[in-house]
Amino acid sequence: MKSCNVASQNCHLCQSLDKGIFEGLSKKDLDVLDSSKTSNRYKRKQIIFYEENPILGVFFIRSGKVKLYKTSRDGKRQILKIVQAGDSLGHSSLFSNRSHAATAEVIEDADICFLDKNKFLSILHANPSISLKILEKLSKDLNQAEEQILDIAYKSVRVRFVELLLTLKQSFGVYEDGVYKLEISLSREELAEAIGTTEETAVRLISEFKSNDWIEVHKKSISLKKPEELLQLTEFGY
Amino acid sequence: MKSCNVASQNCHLCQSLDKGIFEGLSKKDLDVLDSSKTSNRYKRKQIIFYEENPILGVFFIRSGKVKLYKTSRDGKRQILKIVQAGDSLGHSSLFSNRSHAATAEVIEDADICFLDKNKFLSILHANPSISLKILEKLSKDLNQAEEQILDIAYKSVRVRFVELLLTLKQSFGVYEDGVYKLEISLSREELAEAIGTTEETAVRLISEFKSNDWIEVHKKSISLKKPEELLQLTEFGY
DNA sequence: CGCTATTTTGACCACGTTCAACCGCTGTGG
DNA sequence: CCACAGCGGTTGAACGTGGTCAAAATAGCG
Repeated sequence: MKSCNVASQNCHLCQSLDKGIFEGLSKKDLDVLDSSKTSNRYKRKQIIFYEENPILGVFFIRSGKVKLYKTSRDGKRQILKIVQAGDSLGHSSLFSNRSHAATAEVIEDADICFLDKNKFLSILHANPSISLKILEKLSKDLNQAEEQILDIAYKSVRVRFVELLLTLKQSFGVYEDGVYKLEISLSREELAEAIGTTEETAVRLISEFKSNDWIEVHKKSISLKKPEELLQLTEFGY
Repeated sequence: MKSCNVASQNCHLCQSLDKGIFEGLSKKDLDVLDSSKTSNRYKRKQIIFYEENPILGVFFIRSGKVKLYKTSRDGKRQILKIVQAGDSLGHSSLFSNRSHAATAEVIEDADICFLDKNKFLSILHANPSISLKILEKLSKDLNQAEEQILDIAYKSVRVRFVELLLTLKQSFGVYEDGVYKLEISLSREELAEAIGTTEETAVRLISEFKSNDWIEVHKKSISLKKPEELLQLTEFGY
């Protein structure tokens, strides 16, 4: 597993590094980093790490999409986050405990770099500014998680689904032929797991939204036709 | 508002500082810190800060108990955390900046220190090790929040209530006369808000648990009689 | 002691889960 | 080439948890 198998000489220019938590790192440190990490290709449904697995280091997404989820005792899954190019995985649990707090599974074929825990920590010690970057990231993640708690606790599944669609629009939405196409392909089950409900309810909501002309569905792809009206829904109970 | 109105000469020995994120700080830095902060007494139901308020600095609980909650559009509250002596408030939102993510309200009269944002940040810059402490703390908080998402999404209210009781036992439980008395007094409404349900359901659960002889209630205080059996419940669906 | 806030109980009902059957598509082996 | 299995998606019917609303009981407080 050679580090950065393709175009290794300018790998530190890959999005994972200059955009994410390593933004602003010196050329020298980027080189150290570059020579320390390994790169790998993952296919859909591959598991990068399981919940409870020991944390060996940090992962950086170069391309593709990955979902992070937790599994309950009776096998139900809750998707916590969907990450893509530029995001990192494992940096959060690295500071608190020994094991991963969630499972990371590839939803769209991905190139992912890995950086060993110790190398990461030594780079971090040499560059205190990175800590602040991570603090900022963790802090945002925490805010988002707390928001999600409130959502699941008190909002109807319908509203949660609308909010999911709008969030997906933000990250993956492309305006095209008068509609916002969500450039991400999730199964009904995955959609359900993202809002904490069952596949059946997700299906029913989709057909409801189709007949309301909020959205249109082609194959696996969902497009939003009237995001403004969807946004309205979240304002009231519905 | 003189800094550390009581026994100011050894205030840096107060739990908030030597136990929390400032553990291991040098005598000199503790002195700087000590002279920078102000102390205040808050009574039950007083608000320390509201959600959306700008973040002016960090708070350290010296005594008493404080709840952190978010409020939904229709006025329902979700308690995210209950903090006590040694804990700090506001350190999390400080890095993603802008405003507080939750409201902090006193549930038991409290002494609370305040440290200005800029003073805090300058101490932090001078002591990179603090960042790591905070990273660890944030990381744990995030894990906990994510756990809570899973709980609310897929566990019954009954199980969530049991888990709340067991969590409270961990933080506030005192073994006394064969029962574990929870040394914290929460209203039925607050209990409900902690598990994301309504007051009525909380009341019903309490009377159910009383008649099952799991718990006993005197005035505002709840005692657990058979924590082991309660723990059992969480293992299965129930 | 009266008034307000909190707690408790009851009846009702809706949302969302569960379980079951069915459809349509894709890939596979006979 | 078709048959069939398997998977993802869809729909229907029934049920139950937990929320809502209303009203009564109790506790707390000036």
